[in-house]
Amino acid sequence: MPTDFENMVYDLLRNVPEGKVTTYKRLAERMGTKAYRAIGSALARNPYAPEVPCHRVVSSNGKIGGFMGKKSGPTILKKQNLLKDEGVEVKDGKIVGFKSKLV
DNA sequence: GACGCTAAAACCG
DNA sequence: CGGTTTTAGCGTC
Repeated sequence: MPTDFENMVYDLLRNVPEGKVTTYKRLAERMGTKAYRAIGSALARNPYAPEVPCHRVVSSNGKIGGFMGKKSGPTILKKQNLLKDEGVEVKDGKIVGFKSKLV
């Protein structure tokens, strides 16, 4: 159920170049709001699976966000591999060189 | 109405 | 100094 709020988040995500990552707070501040918590919820529902790289969104400390770090499902692991292929290495659920890739 | 999700600050040893 | 934990608020279903 994409809402206006979610639509904004997805649009900003598509603006993130491959090989780079962003944070929930960054997206919130960028869209003019500070609901980074709601963004986490919105990305968790990500209806635009491949078009919206929710895997490029991580927490503010470079650690993987709620989309794939704790459960480590098989689908999630695949996304991590995809990130590495783009140039974003994820080790132990953390982004390697995160601040260097932060947009 | 309830739930989930993140960020920030403060505290301790 | 570092690491960890708790609190608070936002939006969605």
